[in-house]
Amino acid sequence: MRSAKRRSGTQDERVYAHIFDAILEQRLAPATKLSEEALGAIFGVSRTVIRRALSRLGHEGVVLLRPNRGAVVASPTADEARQIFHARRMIERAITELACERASAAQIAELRQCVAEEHACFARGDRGTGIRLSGEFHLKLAEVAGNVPLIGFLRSLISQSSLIIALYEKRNQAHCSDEEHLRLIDALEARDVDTAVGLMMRHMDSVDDKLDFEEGAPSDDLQAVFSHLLPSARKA
Amino acid sequence: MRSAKRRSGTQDERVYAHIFDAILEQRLAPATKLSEEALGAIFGVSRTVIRRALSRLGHEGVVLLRPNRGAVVASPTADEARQIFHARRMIERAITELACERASAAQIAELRQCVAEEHACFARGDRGTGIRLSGEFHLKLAEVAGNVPLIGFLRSLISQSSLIIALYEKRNQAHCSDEEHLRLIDALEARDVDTAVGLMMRHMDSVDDKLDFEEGAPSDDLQAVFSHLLPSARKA
DNA sequence: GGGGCTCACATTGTACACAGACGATGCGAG
DNA sequence: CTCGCATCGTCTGTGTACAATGTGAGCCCC
Repeated sequence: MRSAKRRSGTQDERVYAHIFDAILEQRLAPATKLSEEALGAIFGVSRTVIRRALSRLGHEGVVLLRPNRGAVVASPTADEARQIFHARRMIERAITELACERASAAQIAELRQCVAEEHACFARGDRGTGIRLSGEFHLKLAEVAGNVPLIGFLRSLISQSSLIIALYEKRNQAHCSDEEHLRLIDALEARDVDTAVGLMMRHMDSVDDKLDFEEGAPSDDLQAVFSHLLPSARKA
Repeated sequence: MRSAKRRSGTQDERVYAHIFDAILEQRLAPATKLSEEALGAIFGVSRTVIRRALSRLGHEGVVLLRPNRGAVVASPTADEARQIFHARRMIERAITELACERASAAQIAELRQCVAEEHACFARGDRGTGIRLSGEFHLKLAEVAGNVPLIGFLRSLISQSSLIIALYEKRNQAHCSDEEHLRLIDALEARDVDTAVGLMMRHMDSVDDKLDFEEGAPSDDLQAVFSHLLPSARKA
């Protein structure tokens, strides 16, 4: 009824993915209010669809659903942030171990490709997309590990990590230095589990070190954040 | 308007908890179809509420949502089961470490109380409730650990574990022997991290050992192959 | 002049009605 | 007798209307 339904996913998926990406790319700041009606108007769908997307994001922890008071982008406290990073450390370790055992040549090539794109984004100053790709590298590593529950957990943790970085980042320094990603891939290729896990742990440390648990400055202009998709449905 | 069940949580929570518990107590067998209308009639709520509960259960992995074809209780394959148990092992390890550091005397008493109830249930033959309480022990341990994301992950994994046990259990043997739980608490009280983690890993082993994933041999006896999903909607 | 209360508005929560899809059953052809 | 096809029925997907709740502004009282 609305414009052509993409077979690659229902409108549910489309709405969810757009909001999810917006948070990952830090175009949606923590504490931004997510009005159902406003989002429905932006995406051209009814509140029913929006509500499902928000519900899912709520379960993943990136959106806070306050009963009768609407949804906002989550803004983790310093303590919650520590919990999230600790959990992520545990998951990443498990994933690195598994990925080291199972990585195929094709998958390693794919990972390298991913890091290359990430590097390119940061190089040309596209910070938002770079952050998202950095997260996707970790997610791709999880897929190599092949453990479905762990993939889901990591997905949730990565998106929350993005929020934390948005809130507590010290300066505009590089995030996941691609260098660390590359060395991790090398260890994977060599099937050196100990080195790989060690690198991943150091990688987590370096992310930690770039954070400073102070306050951030949120900005909430829903219209501007999604302005890029108003004319067309999607952009590469 | 409806019954006065307000303060103990919205009806959403009530419906979700009932279905969740039914799965944990194995009163709902894997592959059981969950009709929205039927559930709505049972709980006296509209399909909207049922749908939310099913959606949440779907995200947690205990219910399979098939587009346009309704929801069924998930029935993990042997491979999925292995992934779930591996993931659970990783999470339980992390939780045990944390709990060992943080457990207070009051919390340890609470854990002992939980094990006592569990033991009582198995003793009087209330297998379903016993299984649920066994899961709640692990969940309570996670709360002691105090890491919110990990609690959520474990919740999902425990409920799926219950399904796996229902599907692949070798015999009617005891599940989480309370003995193992008790010894774990002792190690916690002594703040002996290494012993506690070791006990938890052995505990996971013993659960594994009670399962039999080998039955995928091609059999011409259709009746036997699918016997576990035939008339067993409820059986207590 | 400040604090508390009340009323009105806006936004979310719930239910229902319509539309579409999938599965089942019955008929007909080979 | 079996297989394929068409039609029917049931269930899910979606949108919309209504109800309830939280919020904020304005007013009254202190």
